[in-house]
Amino acid sequence: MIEGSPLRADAQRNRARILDAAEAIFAEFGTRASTEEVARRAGVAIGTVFRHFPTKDDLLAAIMKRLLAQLVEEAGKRDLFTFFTHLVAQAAAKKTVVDLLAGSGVDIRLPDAVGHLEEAVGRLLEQARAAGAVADSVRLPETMALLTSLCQGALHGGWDQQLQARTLTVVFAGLKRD
Amino acid sequence: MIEGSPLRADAQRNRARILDAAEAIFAEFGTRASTEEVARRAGVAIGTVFRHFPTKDDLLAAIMKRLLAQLVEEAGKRDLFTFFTHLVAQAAAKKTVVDLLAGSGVDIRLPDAVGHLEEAVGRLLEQARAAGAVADSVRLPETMALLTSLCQGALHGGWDQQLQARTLTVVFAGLKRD
Amino acid sequence: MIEGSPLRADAQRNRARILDAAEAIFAEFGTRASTEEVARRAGVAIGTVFRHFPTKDDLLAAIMKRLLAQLVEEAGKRDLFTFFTHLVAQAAAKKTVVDLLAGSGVDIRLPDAVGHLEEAVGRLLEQARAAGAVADSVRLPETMALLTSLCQGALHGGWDQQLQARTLTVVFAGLKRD
Amino acid sequence: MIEGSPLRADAQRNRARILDAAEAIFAEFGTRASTEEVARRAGVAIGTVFRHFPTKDDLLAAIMKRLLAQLVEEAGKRDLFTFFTHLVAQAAAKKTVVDLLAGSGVDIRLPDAVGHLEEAVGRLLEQARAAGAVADSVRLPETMALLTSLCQGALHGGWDQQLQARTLTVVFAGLKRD
DNA sequence: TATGAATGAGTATTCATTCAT
DNA sequence: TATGAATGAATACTCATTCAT
Repeated sequence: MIEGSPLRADAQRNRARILDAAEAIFAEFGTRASTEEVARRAGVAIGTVFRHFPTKDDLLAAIMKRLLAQLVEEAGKRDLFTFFTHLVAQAAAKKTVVDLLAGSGVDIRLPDAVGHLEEAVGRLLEQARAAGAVADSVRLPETMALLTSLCQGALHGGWDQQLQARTLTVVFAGLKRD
Repeated sequence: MIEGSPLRADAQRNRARILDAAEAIFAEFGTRASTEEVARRAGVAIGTVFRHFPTKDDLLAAIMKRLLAQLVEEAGKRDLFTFFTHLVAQAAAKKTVVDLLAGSGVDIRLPDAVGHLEEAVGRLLEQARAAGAVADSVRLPETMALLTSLCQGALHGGWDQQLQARTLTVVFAGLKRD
Repeated sequence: MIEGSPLRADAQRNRARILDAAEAIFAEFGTRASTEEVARRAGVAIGTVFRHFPTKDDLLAAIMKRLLAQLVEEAGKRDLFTFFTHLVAQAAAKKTVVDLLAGSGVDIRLPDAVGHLEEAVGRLLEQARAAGAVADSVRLPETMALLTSLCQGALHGGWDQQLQARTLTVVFAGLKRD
Repeated sequence: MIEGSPLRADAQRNRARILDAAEAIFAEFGTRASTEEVARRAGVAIGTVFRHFPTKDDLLAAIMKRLLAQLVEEAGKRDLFTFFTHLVAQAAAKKTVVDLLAGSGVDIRLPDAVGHLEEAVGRLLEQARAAGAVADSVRLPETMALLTSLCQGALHGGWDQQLQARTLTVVFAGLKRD
């Protein structure tokens, strides 16, 4: 990872381009889009994609990992409620994460990356509880469950601004007192 | 149902067997499972599947319709909270409905069947509101949104009994007062 | 063939309806059209078609036979040149005959029916020769060859009135003196 | 041809093998023969055929183009009458062109390639007219019409040497004076 | 005899993956 | 290491033909 040889640098650049392309393609056409399409968008040959990610699932897993890391980063900048709101609003844009978290036939397990997100949300939850913004009885598992559920619902349901707000209102009320 | 000819009876039996097989196969392997597999499970030739459902999408739509009708029927027997609980508990068994309601790339439009379910939930909501079990401000759209969200979450998240209960507790609290 | 039982009459009527339907369908969509389509147009079940014509080729052969018989009848009412002109003009309408005479992958042999047409054209040729309208050296084989060639050309080339006339002018001039 | 990479050479070789195989297969069995059969004869996998020709129609169009180009080349070496004679004699060998020019349900448009052939025949016609071998009133459209008609007739009629000669005699006489 | 449901081999096409250059 | 051509299993769908009713 700290290799400085020019070839490695090229390879790293290709890896990044492929990930970018894959994220865009899968977000636009779903994970059924072909790897060839990803290669085309990335401007590399198909063989290069498979050299970096021996399997399509490996490629999908890599995207997930990156997207989850971004979420963790975003979580660090917000409180629980704005993070929730932000995620739900962005669900469509993050189609790939949501879909992959949802399973969609692809077998991907990223305990670490998911674990990191869970930890980040856990911190937000503790802060919120400490501030009295969330009932004491609320635990992390159901918070995560609600988060992923709402993201999937928002993504596939095509919720408009108003529906997002109304739905979050109910959930937030539930988190405050139950 | 008005048909009395024996041949029609055979055809109806096959149609039902194909639907049963398709429901099972798609629930187990996702909607990407092959039509051939469905035929095999149904114990009919592939041509028979396509005679009954000229397109794979037609087959998926037929499953959806049947599953949604079952939901509507179940809704008639329960109050809002037990219906919610029941659905979430059954999410995995109804994988196909949930997936199809969620989109998953398949283009299926069943406004009628979905509309019927929405109406049924609407009735449950009104009863709950009338009984003071749900806040006046809660409307049907967010109720449906929560329902589908939780089903997707439960399905893909593999929630255990306890997680289901805890998550529903939050949502029910939110519905009662927000 | 002289059976008078009502069932036979029904069967004969069905046979005729199937032939009519087949002629129409194959003329419109080519011989690749499905037998099912023919049955639909004829208003009978697919099984009935196969009872009358055990094979699709049998059905095609039967159409051919009937169409050729019509040609023979028309030949009896015309002289060589007007028969030629008439046939070429009708080529598109008689798509099926032309196509089948042309082979199109279907293996059909109708020596008798073709023979009858050949005899009819032979008679026209003799008359024309006797009237000095055609050179003595012109024989039947090349006359038939020209007839079928022009029909195929007209059919597939989509000749307009003018092109038909110009092409026939050349051929007729060749028949008169060579 | 400007490409120097060895892989490109391999691909070109395969492309040519596929075209050769397709020409042979379609000539022998008609355009209904399967693409799989073509791949088998070419000694490549089915995917390779579709990589080069994304659609069966694309493959057929490519064959046509090549065959038509050969005809144009042959036209350059002959006068109108020997070209006619040559084409008719070769009709069976060029089954695919003839069939495709004739339509046969396949939707292929090659205005350029066909146009080139028409131009070549046009030049032969002018030469023949200039030499007084063809009547002044004969125009290109009917010349082409006769050419294609006779090819189709010869192909499907299975004319022997003698019949070819006799038929051409009539047509040539018609071209000389009409 | 008519019906039309069932059969199943066959077809074009796609796509993850391999491998020669 | 990158390329992109080749592979071939898989998939949705068609259609001539059979056969139970």
